[in-house]
Amino acid sequence: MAQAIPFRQASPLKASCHQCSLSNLCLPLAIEENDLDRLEDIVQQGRIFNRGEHIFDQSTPYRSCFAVKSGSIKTSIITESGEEQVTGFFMPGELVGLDSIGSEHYACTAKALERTSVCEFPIDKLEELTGKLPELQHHMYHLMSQEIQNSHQLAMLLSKNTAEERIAALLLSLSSRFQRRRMSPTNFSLPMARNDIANFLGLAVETVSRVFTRFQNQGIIKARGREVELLDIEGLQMVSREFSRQCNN
Amino acid sequence: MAQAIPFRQASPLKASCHQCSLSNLCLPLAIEENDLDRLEDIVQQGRIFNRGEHIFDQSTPYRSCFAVKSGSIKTSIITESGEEQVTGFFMPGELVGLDSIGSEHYACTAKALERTSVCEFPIDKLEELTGKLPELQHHMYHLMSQEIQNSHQLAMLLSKNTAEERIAALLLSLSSRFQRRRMSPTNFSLPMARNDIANFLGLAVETVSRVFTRFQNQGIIKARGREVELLDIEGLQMVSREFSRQCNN
DNA sequence: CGTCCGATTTGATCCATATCAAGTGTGTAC
DNA sequence: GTACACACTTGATATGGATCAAATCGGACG
Repeated sequence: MAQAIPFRQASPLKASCHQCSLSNLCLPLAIEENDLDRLEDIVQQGRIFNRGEHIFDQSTPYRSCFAVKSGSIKTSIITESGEEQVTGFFMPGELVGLDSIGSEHYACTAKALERTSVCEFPIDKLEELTGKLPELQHHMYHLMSQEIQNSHQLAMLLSKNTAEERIAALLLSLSSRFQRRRMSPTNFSLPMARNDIANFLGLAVETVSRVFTRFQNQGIIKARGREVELLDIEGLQMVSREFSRQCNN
Repeated sequence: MAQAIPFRQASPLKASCHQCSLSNLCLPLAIEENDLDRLEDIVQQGRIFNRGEHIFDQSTPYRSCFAVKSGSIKTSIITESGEEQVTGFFMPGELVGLDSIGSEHYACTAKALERTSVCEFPIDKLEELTGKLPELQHHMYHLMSQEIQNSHQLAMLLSKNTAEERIAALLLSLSSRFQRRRMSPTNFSLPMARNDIANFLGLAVETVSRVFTRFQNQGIIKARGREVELLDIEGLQMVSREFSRQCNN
């Protein structure tokens, strides 16, 4: 009986990228309709993880990258000393594990932030397929370079911006990502804890908390726990660009 | 007469990855001896840039990625406000421009830190070739994921480590990269200015300068301008790991 | 429904590093 | 060789956010 659920998940229901609502965000977006079958042939669909469960672990052999189907994931790297650095948050349609493609082992650990389902792309088959479909290969390059750029942006945020600017930038990033998924850009629930935000942005939890209340007092946002409402997006944009604006004078 | 020099550089001397001393670092390392010709067919070799000249500019159409043949390069992103963030330093055998592959435009600007020669790989031809040579494709994925990991490491350094730790880490990174190129790991000349180091590590120039003198007073390094001698590599490693060690207690 | 533990908030204090200010090389161009 | 601009160093002071401490919230579970 305890086995029943995983068994059902692994049932021979074939993946159907054709019908997936995320096909305009995920890998299928780079593939011609009639080549989509070839992607469906290699994808393993439907694995579900509960909050806190690991999708994969740093230093274990690299097998697959994963697309988020529903829910959300955080990735982090952990030093020899056990210190953690959150390197990213991933929402439906986004690919996790690109930082390890072509490596022997996973370079980070991926953890479900809530109940999350993923599609798995075994790397050997994916590399084989990208060799045959130039558009898919191009798209993989694009996704990976995007990941590099994101990380550079993060480095910039960390090295040049204040706590308020960093948090405003994160809220705006989440907002636009929710919007692209046809969810409200102003009214959403943060998938991650204050702790994760702090770690990701290189701040102390206390600072994150203080900035949230400061934004709230200024009427820019409304926050109760993880529920957030962005009351003044332009105000947020002004905060996140405060640094830039000063330099324009 | 003024035209003579660039003309000579563009002469029909064919690229010879076969004989390049960097073939164990650069792209050729992923290619079978008998496929190397195909790489030579697409590479444009021998362009030379003087100190301060741009190899490519952010926001211009993406055409090629570049391998450093000699000299060194820094890449940086520039915000609308003109604020700069140095994103990397590149030494011979390393590939520049991976953060834009698959994009329409360059995501950063690459600048020669000294007189520098590069090999150019036009992206359309490179993508075509990686589609035919699985090992090369795999290597490209590897290089790009490595770049993501580097950037994550940098983010970690920026968000968790002190000025001393950051600078120790940079010196050690340079040291091991010089060593892989068969140059002295303890006695080298920094290709970049204090300013670039400061910007890269998210510090003020003054702080970088102070840490250098502090290290010198402690007998860990000897520095005169850009000439650096690492007197106590283990000492440096201890400094760069100080943070980790504290957490192990 | 109460209990308990982790998540979050709030307050007080401290410190690493930025910033401001000034002086000292250093290399390049005339 | 001299001068100028720029790179680097050094010192004094200011501050944003970390850290320490404690209270409050919230949700899972018996």
